[in-house]
Amino acid sequence: MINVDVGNGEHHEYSAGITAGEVIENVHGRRSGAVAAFVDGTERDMSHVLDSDCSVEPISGDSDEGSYILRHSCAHLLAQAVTEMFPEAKPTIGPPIDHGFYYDFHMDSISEDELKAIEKRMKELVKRNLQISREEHDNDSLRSLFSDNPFKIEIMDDKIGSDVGSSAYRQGDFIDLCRGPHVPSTSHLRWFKLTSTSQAYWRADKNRESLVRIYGMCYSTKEGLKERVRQLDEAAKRDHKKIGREMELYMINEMIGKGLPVWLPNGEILKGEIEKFAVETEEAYGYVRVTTPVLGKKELFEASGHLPHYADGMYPPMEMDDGEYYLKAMNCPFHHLVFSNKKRSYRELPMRIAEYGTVYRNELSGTLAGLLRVRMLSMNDAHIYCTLDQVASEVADNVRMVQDYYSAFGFDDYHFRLSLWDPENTEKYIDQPENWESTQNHLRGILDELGVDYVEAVGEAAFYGPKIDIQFTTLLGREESMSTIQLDFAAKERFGLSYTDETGSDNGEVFVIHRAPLSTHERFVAFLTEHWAGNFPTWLSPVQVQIITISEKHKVHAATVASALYESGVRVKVDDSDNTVGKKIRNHRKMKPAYMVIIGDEETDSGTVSIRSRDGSQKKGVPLFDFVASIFAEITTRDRRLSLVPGSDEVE
RNA sequence: GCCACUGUAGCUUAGCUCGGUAUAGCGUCUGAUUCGUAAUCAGAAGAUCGGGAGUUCAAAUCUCCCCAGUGGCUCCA
Repeated sequence: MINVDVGNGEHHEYSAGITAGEVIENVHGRRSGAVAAFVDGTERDMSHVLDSDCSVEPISGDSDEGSYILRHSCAHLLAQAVTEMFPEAKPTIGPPIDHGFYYDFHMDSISEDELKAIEKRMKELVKRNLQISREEHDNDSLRSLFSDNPFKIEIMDDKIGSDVGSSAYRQGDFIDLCRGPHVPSTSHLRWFKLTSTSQAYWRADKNRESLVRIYGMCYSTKEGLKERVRQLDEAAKRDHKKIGREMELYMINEMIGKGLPVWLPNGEILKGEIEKFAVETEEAYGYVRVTTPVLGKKELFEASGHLPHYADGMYPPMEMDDGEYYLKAMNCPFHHLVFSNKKRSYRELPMRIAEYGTVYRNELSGTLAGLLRVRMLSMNDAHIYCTLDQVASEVADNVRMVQDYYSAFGFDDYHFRLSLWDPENTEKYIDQPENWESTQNHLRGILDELGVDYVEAVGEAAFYGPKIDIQFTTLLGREESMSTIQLDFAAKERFGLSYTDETGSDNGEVFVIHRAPLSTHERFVAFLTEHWAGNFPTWLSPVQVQIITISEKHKVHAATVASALYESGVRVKVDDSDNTVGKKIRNHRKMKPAYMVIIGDEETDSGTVSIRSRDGSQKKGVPLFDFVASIFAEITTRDRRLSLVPGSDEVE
């Protein structure tokens, strides 16, 4: 007999040889919803045999661990279906991921119809309720099992000497190398859906084999799956590409070129408001502004290190009579020359040089996406020239600036990342190992001091130094960098930066901080649009007030209201066409004005307005002067909430 | 850059499997209507079906090559 701790302080006696699943069924019943078990805290199959005293705890299908097991098993199910239908396909790896799983196969690419057929086959395998059983093998027998699959052999080669990979899982005729655990049988896998296929490289190495990746989602319940589908539908509605088209924020035209968006009047308003805000903020922080050319000579980018380290990211050179010119991918080389344009004194440091301008980067064509990833990057950029002693407070100011910006724009879902160099891959970076280590430690110390939560990421540094990146997750779950604060220890030597210190001698210890707290305007507006679903706060709304007349009689009062708003700097439009009121409201909703104002007899007679909020609630009989004053206040304070109509501030 | 998928009026979209030069709604324009909070009525214009080549008596539809978009991989703000 063995003594099993079944949780809640309860201990049961069983005869040795009982399985974890039988214990769970005995304690929690047949419908426990468990997919596997923790045996002494380790994830095990339900079929795991217990032969000594231990603790057993069910892993529920809707727990984090349970859904990963479910998704992992679903990946095996996919591999089984694929290898049955395409016998030449070689399964490689197939891990669980958030919301689902994927599996990479070495095979010919498949069409959408074939994807549907695979899903159908998976459902058939589920109906057959195949047992999923674990098999232990020694190295040799494991190798002979997978002798026709070089990918599995390569995985085993990497794991020689370790216990991991000594097991395989079998379901029907299909067997896969796997550590497990798995659900007991295919019938546990009901709520899944294959979503897409794509290409991936074996071992994420573009010089290795190209594989077909199939993605799917998988949940423990029908509701879970439905909720995920609903979330994705909801996300599609917030897509900045869709809203950007409807609200006429930007356009992309093939004839101009891919990755080169054109800001339309409404988008230009958003961009302008963001930039205006940045100029005000930076003035308060002691920045000075410059404008530099969009291109420069090859020698400049050689000096900066761009051509040795970043040439792939730049547009190719233009041949001129006096040499080769490149479009700038970054502003820093220009700003360095602004700094060294004259002899600087320690009294001038920290010197903060800002520029609102556009840089051009040759991003890989396959990565371009709406405004989120472009080749034209409009940036509120700046470089801070300072001594090592001043780095901490300058970085701290910028972290604060970022936090203040995000709070003003309503962003709350982001995290800090300390992006470090990869010492294993030094050719990507400027080769000064001691400086990398010391500046990285410096940044780490500053973040710790500030008490900011952050994650560290090796290999994410810029070529010239470590950085603090602020990371966001897109609607589709992809992580993107927004703001960045970068420390550059190499510029001082490359550009001979120096200043005259307190002792009167030339001091070359100039540190440069590169920072773009608002990301690029393209990416920022994409996030902003998705965050607010186009329902921007009043100060950002391209149309702040849309006036709608009820009939011809009301044109005059509408014009009076419009000019009063216009005089106060409010962006206002009038629709006095002969459509019905309902029709006009419907038409203008797609432009998402902060407020609509209805003008009819009542308003004309009393000199008031009737305000309609985005959610349809309204406030009648507001005196014109009061309306102008309150919307003016809402705009100038950059209020995130639309509060002119009671109840409407709940709509964000 | 790599792989797959997609590409029909400004927008959404039918037709494509089984070839016979295209369907509808919204929007636009014109006329009527002057109307109180998510579609007033009628009429008109608008598409060489992403581009090019091929097969065919005939191509939106079949084949090939480009281009662009989308999803991923790699890369990155």
